[in-house]
Amino acid sequence: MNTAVKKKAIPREDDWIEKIYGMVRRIPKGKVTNYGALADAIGSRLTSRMVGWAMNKAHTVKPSVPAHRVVNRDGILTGKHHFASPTLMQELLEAEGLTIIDDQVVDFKQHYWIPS
DNA sequence: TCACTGACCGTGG
DNA sequence: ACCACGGCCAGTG
Repeated sequence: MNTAVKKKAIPREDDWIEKIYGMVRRIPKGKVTNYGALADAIGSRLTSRMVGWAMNKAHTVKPSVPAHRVVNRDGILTGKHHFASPTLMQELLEAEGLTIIDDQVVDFKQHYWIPS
C-alpha cells in the first residue's frame, strides 16, 4: 500500500460533486438555474463544465437530483439528450408550470433561481 | 502513461 | 456585434 500512495493522499473536498447535488436539490419547483451560478455559488475552482460533468453522474446518485432544473446560460435545455428520454427534461419542466419552446425556457430570467 | 473530452461561461480582439 | 480561446476536475481511449 505504501508504494501505491502516489494517488492524492489528501481527501480534501472531493465532495464538491455532492455539494452541487445539494444545491440542485434546493432549487424550488418551477424554478431553473444555470451551471455557472452553481459553480460560482460553491466558490471553489469549480467551473460550469464541472457542474455539467457532475450532472452526467447525477442519475447514479440518491436521492434523485432534479437535473432538469439546470439549463445553460441561454435557458436552453442543453442536457435534455442525457435524460432517459430526449423529451423527458422538457416534460418535467412543463409539469412544473414552465413553458418550453424550441428546447428553450420561455421567460427564463423570470423563473431564474439564484443559489444563495 | 499521455492527451482529449465534457449537460459551460467569461473575456479579448 | 461576432469569433476564438482558456479554465477547472475526473474519466476514458
